[in-house]
Amino acid sequence: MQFKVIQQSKKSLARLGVIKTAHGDLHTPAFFPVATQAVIKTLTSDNIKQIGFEGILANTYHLYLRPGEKIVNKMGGLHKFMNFNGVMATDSGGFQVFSLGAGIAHGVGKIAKIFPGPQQSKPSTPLFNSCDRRNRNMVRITEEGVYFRSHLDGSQHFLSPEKSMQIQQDLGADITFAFDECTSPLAGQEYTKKAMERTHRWAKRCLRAAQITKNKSLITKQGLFGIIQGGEYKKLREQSAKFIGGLDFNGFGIGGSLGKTKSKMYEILNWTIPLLPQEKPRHLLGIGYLEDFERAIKAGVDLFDCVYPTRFARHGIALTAKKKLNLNQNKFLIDKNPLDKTCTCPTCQNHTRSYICHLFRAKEITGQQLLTMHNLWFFKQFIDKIRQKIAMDKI
RNA sequence: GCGGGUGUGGCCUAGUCCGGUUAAGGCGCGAUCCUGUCACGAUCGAGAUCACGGGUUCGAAUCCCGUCACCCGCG
Repeated sequence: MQFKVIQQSKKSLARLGVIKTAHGDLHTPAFFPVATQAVIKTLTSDNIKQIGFEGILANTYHLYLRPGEKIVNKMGGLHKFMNFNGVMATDSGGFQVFSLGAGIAHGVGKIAKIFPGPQQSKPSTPLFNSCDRRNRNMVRITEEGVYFRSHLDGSQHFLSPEKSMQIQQDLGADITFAFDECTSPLAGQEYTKKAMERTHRWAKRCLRAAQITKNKSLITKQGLFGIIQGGEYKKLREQSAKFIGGLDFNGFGIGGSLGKTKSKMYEILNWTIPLLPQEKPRHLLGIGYLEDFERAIKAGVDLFDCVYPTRFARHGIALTAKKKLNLNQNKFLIDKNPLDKTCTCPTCQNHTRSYICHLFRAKEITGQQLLTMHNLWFFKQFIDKIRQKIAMDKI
């Protein structure tokens, strides 16, 4: 893959760019819908194209466990397997190690829902060794890699930088991510530092493993993004940005804990992004909500991915210009309006809130499909508008 | 008419034989939550004087009597 900055804003770090790959162009800033198991849940690849998304993100961890990357490879790679000929990105599996192990026990995501007071915050212990016996058995991190158990059948597996790279090569994505250790927002500085340093060593191993692949032209070659860690600690984030930013990656992911509050997340972006090479794309991993985009883009983020629009759609939440609607609520049964009057998506063109509400209450899966369509359409339009704002020098 | 059975939140049931603090669960209903997806998921909440009336007892959904409703069989 190859990245070009087309226009740099004078008012902020926002910029317009294009990622060129063997499977077409991706105009940034952009949002990747998440296709964990080689599918945007409830939709077809045609639907994705219809909405206008140029790229999606699939998951190494899940596809490795099922159906197995060798199968996908035999079927011609992810693009052919799922009949999606746009830009494919694959996550490294690193996050799952975190989220399936200790994360679940602590109920913690990327931004802590818990706001530990001074006496409550008792971090600094490595999360993975501080949880109960069950979870300790589930994930074990060593310098070599990570031993973990499958969430499907409990079988033991091992992922390492080399293994993750091999899987991602077999899957055949256009953009791949380095295998990292993702720490919890509850991890203290000491442990976050250790994890970050390990992520740095793993980053070099990922680069080395990726270079073994046969030489191709710049565009058709798989892109590899390094991941910046360091949690909510300024020193660590700066250190990580300098180190990872100095390596020969095609782009960068900002990963790990983004702090305990939203404002901390923006601080982290402001510490990190100015230290990264300008000519390479930056991906804010796992974010975000609608209100996150403009601010993060102004801070210099080019790429996003998040399960928010798709997962919330399946849970009955529709995003609109005004506020989100919970289509499970029976008040919508007598509402003849579309989800959003200003929306041009197929769902809003063809169906009422009443009908969708009925489908949700009747647990008909088409309701989930209609909302997924709408939410992704809404996201696409939302990001497109921000891109237009940059083009017009408004932000 | 006779015999047998059943009546517990909106619905379906547990508890009844061997009475004991705020009657349990599922569905439904309502609300909240979800940020590199174990995710058609998670959490919380409202809602029943246990068909009705009487009796026994310190105490009854539970034991006894009666009434009503419904179900099954026989006329």
